[in-house]
Amino acid sequence: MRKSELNRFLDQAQAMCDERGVRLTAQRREVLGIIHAAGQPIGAYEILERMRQGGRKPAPPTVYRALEFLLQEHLIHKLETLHAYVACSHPDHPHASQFLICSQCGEVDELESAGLDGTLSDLARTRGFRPQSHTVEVSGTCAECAQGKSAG
Amino acid sequence: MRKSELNRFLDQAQAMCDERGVRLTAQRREVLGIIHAAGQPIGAYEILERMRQGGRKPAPPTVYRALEFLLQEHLIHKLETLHAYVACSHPDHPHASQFLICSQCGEVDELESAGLDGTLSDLARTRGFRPQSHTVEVSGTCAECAQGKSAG
DNA sequence: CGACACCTGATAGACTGTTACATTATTCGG
DNA sequence: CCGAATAATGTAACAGTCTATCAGGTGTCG
Repeated sequence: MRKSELNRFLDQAQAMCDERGVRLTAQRREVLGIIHAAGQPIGAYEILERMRQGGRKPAPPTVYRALEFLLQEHLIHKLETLHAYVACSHPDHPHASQFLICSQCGEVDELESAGLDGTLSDLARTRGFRPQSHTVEVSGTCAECAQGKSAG
Repeated sequence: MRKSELNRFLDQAQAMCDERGVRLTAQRREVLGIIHAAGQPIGAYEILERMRQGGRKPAPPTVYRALEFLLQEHLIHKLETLHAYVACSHPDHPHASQFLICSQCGEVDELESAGLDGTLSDLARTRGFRPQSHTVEVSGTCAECAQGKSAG
């Protein structure tokens, strides 16, 4: 098991938190690591289970507090349609995100289309609406699963 | 209280169901009526409570089954970010929807931008992704609340 | 009537998330 | 270093959302 990629990710997160003056504690780091290692959307209670494999017995608020922090710092995203969380693909800068969610394999592709963000904002403003945040989640079939469809 | 608007809405829904050969039963009609009358997103358990004011004591599955039917027939929409339901603004034709949700007053504006739908689909396809459905919910401040902001 | 599909009732439980309060850790001023 | 203030964690209980399951009712069609 190659740990270096995960550690690089966590170290980058650590650096960003340091920069912002917030604390990526061991616990938050653990939760972030679990989410990143999952590679797919993962639910709060699944995270909880994995934390418990270390012998400790954390309760739901522990996980939810860590998630809240990580969401605030844009280190993870919440997928509303799945009630699950994914690590942010490019946490180094603020951005609006859109997600392509494969209903077959569960893979999630995080887009960062400023164009779509702009289109959506413009559309909102034509109605006099002042947008603050948005949730864009597309469900469908990813390229890989679409390929293999004829074979399966 | 002017009932005619609500009745017109329900009759239109009835007509559409007849056309499609599906049954808008009294119970489903009641749930649809409650959602429409609410005028704002309403949760499943809130619907349940209102149904109980008639003396009956329906259980959660009753509501969820009605909701499932109404969603299938596109008579209502689910707002994923609120875990709540709204009546469809234009149920007479199939359409992709986007929602502007005011975080102050709770009002929801249902958009039907084919352009945004297309942009999103195109974006997905550039990644080899075959979109099937999408969830677009924008949180912010509606025109009315933005107006009154300086006064309040 | 009998068979079948559909709708409804009702109990229980799973999964997701929150409140409230006690405890521990960390930071900061002196 | 001490103590106060702030931030983070532990713990128990609970609320909200949704589903599984089994049983009973209603309708239609032959």
